[in-house]
Amino acid sequence: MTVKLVDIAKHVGLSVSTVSRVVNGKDRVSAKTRQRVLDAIKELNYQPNAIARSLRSRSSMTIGIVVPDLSNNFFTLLTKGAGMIAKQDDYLVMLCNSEYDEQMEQEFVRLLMQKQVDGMILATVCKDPDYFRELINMDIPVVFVDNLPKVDANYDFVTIDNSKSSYVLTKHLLDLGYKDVAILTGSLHETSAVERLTGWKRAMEQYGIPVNEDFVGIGDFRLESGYALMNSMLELERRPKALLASNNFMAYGAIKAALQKGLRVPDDLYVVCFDAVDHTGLIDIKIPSMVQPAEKIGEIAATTIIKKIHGKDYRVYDNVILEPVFNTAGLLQNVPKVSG
Amino acid sequence: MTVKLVDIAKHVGLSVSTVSRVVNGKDRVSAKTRQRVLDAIKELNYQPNAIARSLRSRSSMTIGIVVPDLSNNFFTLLTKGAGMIAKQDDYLVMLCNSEYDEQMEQEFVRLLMQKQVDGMILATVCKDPDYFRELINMDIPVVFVDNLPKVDANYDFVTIDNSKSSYVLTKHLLDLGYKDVAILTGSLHETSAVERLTGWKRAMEQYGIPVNEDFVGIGDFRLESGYALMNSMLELERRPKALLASNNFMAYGAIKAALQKGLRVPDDLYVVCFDAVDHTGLIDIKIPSMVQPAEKIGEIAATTIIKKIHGKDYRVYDNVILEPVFNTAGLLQNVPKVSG
DNA sequence: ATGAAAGCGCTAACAA
DNA sequence: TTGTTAGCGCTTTCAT
Repeated sequence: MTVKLVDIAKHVGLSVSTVSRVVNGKDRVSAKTRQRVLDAIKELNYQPNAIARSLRSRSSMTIGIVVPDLSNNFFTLLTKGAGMIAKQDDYLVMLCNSEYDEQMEQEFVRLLMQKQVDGMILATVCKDPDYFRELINMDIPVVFVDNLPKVDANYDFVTIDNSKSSYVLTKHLLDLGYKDVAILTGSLHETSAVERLTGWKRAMEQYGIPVNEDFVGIGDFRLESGYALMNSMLELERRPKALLASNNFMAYGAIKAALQKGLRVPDDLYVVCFDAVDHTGLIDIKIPSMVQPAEKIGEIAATTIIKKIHGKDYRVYDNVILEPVFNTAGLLQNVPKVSG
Repeated sequence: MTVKLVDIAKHVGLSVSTVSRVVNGKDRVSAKTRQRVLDAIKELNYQPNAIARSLRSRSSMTIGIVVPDLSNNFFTLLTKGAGMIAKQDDYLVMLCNSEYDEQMEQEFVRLLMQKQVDGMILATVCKDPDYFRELINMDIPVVFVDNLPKVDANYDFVTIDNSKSSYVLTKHLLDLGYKDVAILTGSLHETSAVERLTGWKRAMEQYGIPVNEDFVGIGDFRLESGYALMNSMLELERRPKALLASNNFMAYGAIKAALQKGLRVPDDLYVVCFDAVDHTGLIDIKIPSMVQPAEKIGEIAATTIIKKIHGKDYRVYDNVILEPVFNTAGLLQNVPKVSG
């Protein structure tokens, strides 16, 4: 049997409440008593039962995170950042990988609610406004990242300005003189996909280039999707000379397709995208990209949640828009800072 | 106020126990009653409080995972695999990133125990036998992955045969005719690091090549470490012509160092390692490597835990040793299987 | 087939 | 300062 409060209470001849008091350190206890209890706790190796504590205190000291793709470094880093902040405040993270599956995401959310998480960070892939409203009205803080709900209501989020970033990327291409600029983006149910398309369109229009629908590829943010879409585009009579890929994987897939057709990148197809970070330092191809501060996003999301848990200033929403880094030099090299 | 058992009990004029019975579906309830309760549950949108349930049933339906580095794809995939299996059985995962910090790992383990996780998957970075014995004797299943405790006791683990894999990699180099074969490995407190060193030594000895201590680099499994160590080795009068790096990041760092010194890889320095998986499909350099089935490891670890939770066959240990894939063709290309 | 009631381990009024 | 006690929401004997 594991040792509980009553066991140490008996062991030192005190009541459970006194023992509870020293365990929680909040309440007034005489120095002598405190020491005796502390000794007993150590001696019996007492570990508080967080479940019981949670039931009573209505706080589970956990936050839930739902992301669509743990293989994508953006979400890994986001999770890492959130986890670090959580840990600082003794929160633990329940991590869920939805695999870009709407239903699975909703199941995870339900499970997390049942588990009484104190807050949630959500990179949603859903589109149902009713679901979003439900989410927003839950009595725990929910912070959206990456994709934002399209609803006429306020909510917390941490993101970058996708439209603007996409605009800047496109402008970069146009300023280089490219006219046949294609875009690959994810499912239009995801605001990140839509916003990035919007930014591209805005830049194109501003430069007086009519939008060629053949150059708009709607896929699903996966490598295979980028590969397939680019393969088709390269079959066109008039093929694109430059490409904005809405995320890293789509860019990789597109480049793969181009290379397989004997094209050179960037010479024959100039590619820019989001979040092309090379953790190996071994990729030669230049892919200027907007790099989101993923870890920072996770940190801020977690911070927001913890702040709200304590502050209880619900109905006041944090809308944080971070600046991505436009890495024009090519892939962000994870170059060691080691001297020697 | 959230709706609870008693609320639906009142709503349908039954007792909480009856309602509980239909919620859990295990016990006998008349069809009519069941339907009435089900209707009320839907009507009032009842969500069971998992915390209360856990306290009573002594099962939290969560498993803890502790890994040293969420940026490393090996651990990400492991987590993903474990999460999928967990989900199938309605378990949720509490994920902890120890950052290769022994103390942090132990704190996480303690926190997880307090949270009453039903089992734990642990990629430990610790070395204290007492700590390991404590871990092994806990009354929940603990499955070790990647690194194995060095203790004279049985425990569950899922891993590959590191020594053998390393031997095979080294043999590959020796069979190609290389004699000046260096090795870079992680902290010798990690069995994976030690085992890989052992395999290298065995192969070298078998081929009658005396071990040159200058060619043994002990670092910490990080890119910077591989970079620094290789930089030093390349300053030697007689520099290595081939390298076995004990993990992907050390290989990347080493290659970076070599390239910066004007060497060609693999022509001037032939590098093999573990887990070089190219998720971009854009890396040209050939790095033959032993690729661990990371996702599979996670799946089996989770399966083992769940099996033990239910079977209660403690003191019977699962020692699963999986086969890595020796990818001699170079980096594992994530080539799309899309047609067209 | 259903209900009453004990209790999981803890916190926090309220009392002393 | 310390103790008594009533729950937190649920499951599960034990009755009926």
